[in-house]
Amino acid sequence: MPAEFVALRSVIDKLLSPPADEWEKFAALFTPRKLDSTDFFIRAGEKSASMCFVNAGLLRFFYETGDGKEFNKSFSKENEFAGNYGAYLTATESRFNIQALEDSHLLVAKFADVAALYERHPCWEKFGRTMAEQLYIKKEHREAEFLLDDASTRYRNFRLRYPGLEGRLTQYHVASYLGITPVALSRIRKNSNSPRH
Amino acid sequence: MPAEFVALRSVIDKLLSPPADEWEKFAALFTPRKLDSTDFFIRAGEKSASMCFVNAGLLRFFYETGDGKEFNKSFSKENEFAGNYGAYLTATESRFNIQALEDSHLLVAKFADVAALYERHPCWEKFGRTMAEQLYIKKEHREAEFLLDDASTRYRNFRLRYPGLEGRLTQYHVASYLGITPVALSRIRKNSNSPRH
DNA sequence: GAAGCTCATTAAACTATGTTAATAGTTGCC
DNA sequence: GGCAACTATTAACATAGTTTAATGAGCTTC
Repeated sequence: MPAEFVALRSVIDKLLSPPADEWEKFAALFTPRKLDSTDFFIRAGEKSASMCFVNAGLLRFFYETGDGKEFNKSFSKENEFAGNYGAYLTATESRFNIQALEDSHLLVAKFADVAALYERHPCWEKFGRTMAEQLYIKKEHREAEFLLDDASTRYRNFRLRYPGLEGRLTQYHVASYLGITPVALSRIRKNSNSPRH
Repeated sequence: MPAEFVALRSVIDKLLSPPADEWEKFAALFTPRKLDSTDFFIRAGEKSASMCFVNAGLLRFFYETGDGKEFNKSFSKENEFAGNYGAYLTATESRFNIQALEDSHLLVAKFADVAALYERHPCWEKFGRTMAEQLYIKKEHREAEFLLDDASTRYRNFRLRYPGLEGRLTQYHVASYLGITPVALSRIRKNSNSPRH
């Protein structure tokens, strides 16, 4: 097995146990691609036909507003998948961008090709279901945070939930993920250094 | 077919086309239950074993904070499903409550029984996948709103997205869904009546 | 090592929303 | 009819977060 496929194989095996020839069919859908930092994987407004598995590096998903503000929706780092699954499912244009924040190594496949496997073997239907389930759980958690928590609580939870990630991001990207400005995040950091916290 | 199952059958048929005997197996998992307004379907802290299909009425999903505040996560009305799918998937306790806001007629099934059908016929695996996908799309949309939109924009979008729902809810429940206080919602309503909007 | 760059911090003025409280309309009930 | 409970509005004040701008620290580049 080519070195690029080792990590993907390991992730798939943890999720389900595809027969050997099914794994071959699956792996054949993916082709390696490199992105330099700041390169885009998907741009808002495009129909997003592709997903990817991140072998190395870091991607951010972000919305842009009409007046040029950016809001980071999420990140995908090594050993995670990335893509706009929702836009594929609804056959609509992507509302957000996916951009590399570090030089990144990807394995890219077309959503449609993966979905075609659903008919082929139940394990891929299960793969699709599990992907959707995990995405759902993540988004439900994020909904709860926005409903229940103020910005400093969201910041604390972000650090707990994604250990090490903050160190790979600038303050700008962390703030954008939390839905606040860098200025507000700086204030929060200052206050959380005070003896009471 | 008993009258209680007509709506469920119709929803299922739109999603997938189960063979007749598969539908029988599916329908057999559901039993009717009535809830009076303010009755609970699930309470936070319970392991949520059950889902339901709403034949008539209206349910709200809501988080409670330690200091007694409530935040409405979503609503399910007639012809929609309800339950804590995330808690079932992760085998954890429900973090939120599900409560009837109107006298409601449900068809109740155990998640585990439905999931057991996944192995039985691919159409149920597809059902599970489609449920997760639709939930994901909804939550992704809500994430975008919290990131991008202020409260008055969220209010406007809520009215557009769920026409008729506002009329079945008190101001308290709408505000709680938007993540603001009733006072703030009243202010927003006043301003949106001004000539400029 | 000076110029230019990005990034984080801080301050001040502003805005949106929260908190508390008073008031008035509505509904249900006895 | 009148009381109690619930609902929505409004006002006054408090707080969290935004906006703009100034400053400094750390890089890179020449």
